[in-house]
Amino acid sequence: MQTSRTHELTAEQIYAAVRSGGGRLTVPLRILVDVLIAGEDHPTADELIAAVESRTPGIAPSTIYRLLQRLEDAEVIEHIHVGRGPAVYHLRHNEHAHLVCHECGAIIGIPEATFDGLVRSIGRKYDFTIEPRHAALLGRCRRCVA
Amino acid sequence: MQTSRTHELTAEQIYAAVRSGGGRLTVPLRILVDVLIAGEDHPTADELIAAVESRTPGIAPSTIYRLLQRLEDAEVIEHIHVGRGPAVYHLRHNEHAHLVCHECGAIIGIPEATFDGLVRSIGRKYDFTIEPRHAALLGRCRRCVA
DNA sequence: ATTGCTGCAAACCTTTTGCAAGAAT
DNA sequence: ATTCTTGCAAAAGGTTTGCAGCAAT
Repeated sequence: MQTSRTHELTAEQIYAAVRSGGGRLTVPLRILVDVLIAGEDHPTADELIAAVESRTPGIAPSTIYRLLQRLEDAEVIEHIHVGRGPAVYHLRHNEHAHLVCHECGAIIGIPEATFDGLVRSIGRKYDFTIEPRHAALLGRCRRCVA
Repeated sequence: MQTSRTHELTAEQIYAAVRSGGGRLTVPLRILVDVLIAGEDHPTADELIAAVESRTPGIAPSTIYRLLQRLEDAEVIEHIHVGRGPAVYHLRHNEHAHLVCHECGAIIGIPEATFDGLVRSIGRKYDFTIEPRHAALLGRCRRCVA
């Protein structure tokens, strides 16, 4: 096993997480996990489908969607909703909230702790527990504010 | 013209806003505006389509979508994205940010000022201007936290 | 008379689902 | 041997678009 900085998950650890939930270790699962680990930060399902396809043709889009759900159930990944567009996915070892620029689509990850104050005050005032990781905050990045 | 508490927009004022942008005052537009003023707080496009249809049959869904866009361009209404589901619309005279429970779908309107601190600190740290009205914060309402 | 708006139908995009065959356990 | 997963294809949900005719200006 490789050494890992921070909480980087290895493919092996992810496989273990999937199996411990009774899941099977299939070829498409392995490929998707590799793509998730190696690929960019916030891929959409479509980008993942393309990446998997380019690596090993013949895997059905529906399979990717089902795998993504499986990985989410295993608490390995998480998806967030980005305004109107498709959901984006990311590994949970990399947990954070997101700022999304609705002009250029840039996604900025920020520490969840940024919301601590807001979580508390909204919890108190509205009896509502916000989960800042679950939906992005929309706005404009510096370049697009111009 | 009627007196109006707070900043309630009258239908007439909305018509004026639409016309000042070069838009025409059509029958479907009038009906939709009435529905928006009279109806519930956070309708989806689908609910608006149903409400318009029940009032005056024969108006195409695509017309409603185009009208909503027109009203949005005229800065009369605004839509927000609510996690995976369809967008919801509301009159801008009623501006606020939203908390959405992703268990039961409840929508809670909260004053935008709630975000003042966060807007400032995120602006400073990430060079990013969040627009809290534009996307809901997802979480769980009290009943669903149980 | 001009041109914006409408209804209709079809297309679109993202995601989900039914099903029979195949693969991991 | 069991039953979880897959590929395929179709469906579903929400929204957008092309087009010819109608209506507001």
